[in-house]
Amino acid sequence: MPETDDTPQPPARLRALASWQASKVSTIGARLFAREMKLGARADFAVLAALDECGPLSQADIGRRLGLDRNDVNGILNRLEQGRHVTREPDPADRRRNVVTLTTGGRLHLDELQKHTDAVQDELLAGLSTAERRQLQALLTKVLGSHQPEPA
Amino acid sequence: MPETDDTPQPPARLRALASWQASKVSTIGARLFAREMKLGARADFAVLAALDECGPLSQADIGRRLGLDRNDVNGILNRLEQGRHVTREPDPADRRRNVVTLTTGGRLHLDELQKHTDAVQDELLAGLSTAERRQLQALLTKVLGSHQPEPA
DNA sequence: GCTGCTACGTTGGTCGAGCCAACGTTGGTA
DNA sequence: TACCAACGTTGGCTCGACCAACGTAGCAGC
Repeated sequence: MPETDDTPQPPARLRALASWQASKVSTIGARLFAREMKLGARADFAVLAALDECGPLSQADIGRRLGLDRNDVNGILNRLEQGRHVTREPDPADRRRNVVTLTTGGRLHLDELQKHTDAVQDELLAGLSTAERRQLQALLTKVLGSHQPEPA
Repeated sequence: MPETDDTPQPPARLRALASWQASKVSTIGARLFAREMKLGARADFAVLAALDECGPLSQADIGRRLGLDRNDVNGILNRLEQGRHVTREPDPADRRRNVVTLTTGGRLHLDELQKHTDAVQDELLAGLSTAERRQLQALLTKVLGSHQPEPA
């Protein structure tokens, strides 16, 4: 990368910290997302992707799949429902639940978001080769696999 | 890992997203931090580490080194100064600046935080071998190296 | 039947992190 | 001198993660 040395390095103690690095990478990703698309689009994308892949789900199931809190899922769904990207109906088989279904409009929205997401992804990993990207993904997957996704 | 299959997987679209993965890893790290130590300790650790490695710095320099906003640095320093971990004096050579200096108490606090931080690190990367951990670190470093650390 | 217990959706709120706007002060420079 | 840039500070905003509590609905057990 073209670098004048006006970029002071973070201390070695932090550079050696995977949690710090992950946090920073996550922040950069969020920044790129924010520049590319609307607010809350990351969460929307996640929920829509889950519905697209698994079919209709209850709100609690969505939360479990994405590692999100029930409350937060609710808020995201309010947005998505208002945008007609999703329908929310009580489950006749279990009236505690809501069946959340992806609409055709939601499907289109998901495709649109996917484009921007891919662009962000590419920009984020610009410094890595294809092989390195896959390595990174595999390692992160392994880390995530060894932890419970859910807080509650 | 001992797993009954009651852990529904996140959709493939997200599993393939490095930004999503990094975000989740970062969240897990934050959770471990929160369980292990006090509130705001992550930020404190970062600032203290910077001062320990680079010697006295101005607030703006701290922000640049850590990729933090000036405002946020200010808040962290208020905490640290109140806890006598840091002193903040006007720079005689440039009276716009504050010279932030690590106290001996701050140094001890840093060592204390380092212990917990190492423990968190170890728990976070429990699923990875030593070689894999170094690989992951190297890849994340490479990603961070290809981006501007600063927003402003 | 009735009594618990659990799960679900919903409301409302906390906290930390990232970010922006504005102000007064100070340095450096045209 | 006048102008602009940098610094520290105050105040505010949004997001994401999290927790507490409520009412409803299902599901056991006695």
